[in-house]
Amino acid sequence: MAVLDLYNTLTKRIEEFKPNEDRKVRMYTCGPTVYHFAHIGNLRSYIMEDVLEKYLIYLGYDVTRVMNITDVGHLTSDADTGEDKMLKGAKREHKTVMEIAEFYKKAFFDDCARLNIKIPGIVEPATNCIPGFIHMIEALLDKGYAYEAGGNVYFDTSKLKNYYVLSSQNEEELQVGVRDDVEEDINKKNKTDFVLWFTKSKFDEQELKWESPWGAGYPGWHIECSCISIKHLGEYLDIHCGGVDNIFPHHTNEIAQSEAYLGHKWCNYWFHVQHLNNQSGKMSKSKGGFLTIPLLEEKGYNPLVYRMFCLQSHYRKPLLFSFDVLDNVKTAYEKLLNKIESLGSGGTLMEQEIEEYKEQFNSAMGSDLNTSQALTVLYDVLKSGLNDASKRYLIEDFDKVLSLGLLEGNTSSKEISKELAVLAEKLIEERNQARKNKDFARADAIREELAAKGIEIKDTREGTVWSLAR
RNA sequence: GGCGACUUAGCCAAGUGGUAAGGCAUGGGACUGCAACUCCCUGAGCAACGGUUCAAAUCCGUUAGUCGCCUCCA
Repeated sequence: MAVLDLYNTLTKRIEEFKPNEDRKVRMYTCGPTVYHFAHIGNLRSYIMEDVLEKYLIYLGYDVTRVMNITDVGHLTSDADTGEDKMLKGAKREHKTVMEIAEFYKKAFFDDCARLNIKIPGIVEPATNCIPGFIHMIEALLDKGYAYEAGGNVYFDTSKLKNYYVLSSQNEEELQVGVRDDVEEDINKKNKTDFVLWFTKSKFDEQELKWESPWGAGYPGWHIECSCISIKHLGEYLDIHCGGVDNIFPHHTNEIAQSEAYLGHKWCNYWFHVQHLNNQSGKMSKSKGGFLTIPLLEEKGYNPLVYRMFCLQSHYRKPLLFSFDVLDNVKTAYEKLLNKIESLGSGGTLMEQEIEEYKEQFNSAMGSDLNTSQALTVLYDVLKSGLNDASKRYLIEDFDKVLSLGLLEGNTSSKEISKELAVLAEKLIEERNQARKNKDFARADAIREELAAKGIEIKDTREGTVWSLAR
């Protein structure tokens, strides 16, 4: 099995990945909060996490991956005043919070499907796990890691030896309420303490409430990930993923809760994806420039162009989004598909050479998921002296991880009705006859007629070929 | 203010001690009725300064810039 080196936020260095159990990987991903459309910045994380999972599978690991869906905790608490248009719109339509959650959950999975993101094997909405949260909070209270104050239950971060394992923050220098819309909670014993269970909050209109030993209320923002992970993946987690903005406090708090609850180290590798930025910084709903996959499609971009845009960069580098760059990638993607499409299927597999290119691919992916380098290996294969069958084989193999739909661009007659195919052949013949007779007006008219039916033609040296327009 | 990441050609980007991969764009050319496609040719000395070394984009230090986090955030 090839070696996979990964940067680990916990140790701040690149380490060889070794799971707790041989050939098995237990992986957890912080899922979306489904009260908004995901923007393409959010989706960068999910794309790179998808690449990680697929590469682990490619290496032969048996991967169990869990993702939560945050559908409770702050559904009506968006403090960014006036920015939550989607929710407001939904409210205007008299939808319930659960209906909104359903709607955006579906939208998220639609986006994933368009980006060839594999849905994790286990997807768990937080609202499915309320008894589990309550159980865990009770255990934390019993062990003395939590306390009740002002009607809420808080985690006591001062009870931990090293609360800051992940983020190396400095207690004295931490500022409370850096953002103006955050108010200091006077119930907390320590400024880093966080809520495990709310019965009282500034958001009186909270729609979803559950009975608990501390009164009717709802869970805090961090408990769900710890609890859902332990529920499905047990006490020892191999990889935990998320965006860099989750390092502190979300993941720091997850570690605090989980390890306090379990009494031992919980997760060995922390995988964090950097942000997608635009001119004004991190792409976010409150700053405008909120781009979604459906919007890109409307503008004529195949979502996989965006996937390639992400793969061309490295997951630990901030990536600046612009349409200029996306256009570059679009051209590159189309050229790539054209080249692949023009491959025949001749020859027998050249096994030795194939192994060499696979090694190059593994060497790239194994170096902290160097997807940009992996794409270069793909280009190298196309330029190589391998026969077409071998090239196809390798492209198909790499695409198990890259998932760029590299071989789907090939026109296969099964997607096209027979009649259309016959018609196309007939018109092309007619057009070529017209070209021979220098009747170019007629030839161009036929080309347009075919284009109207969604068929593109190219006059190559070997003759006219046609394909479905992409 | 603290913590963290990043800084290579017009743009994206590889590179982990021996004198800079690849992609897109640009310009030139071949092909072509035109278009598209395809093919060939075309560029930087690595943020700055200092240090270690026979040798540094690569190691160390300092500075600068960009971005993120510091209880909604991927």
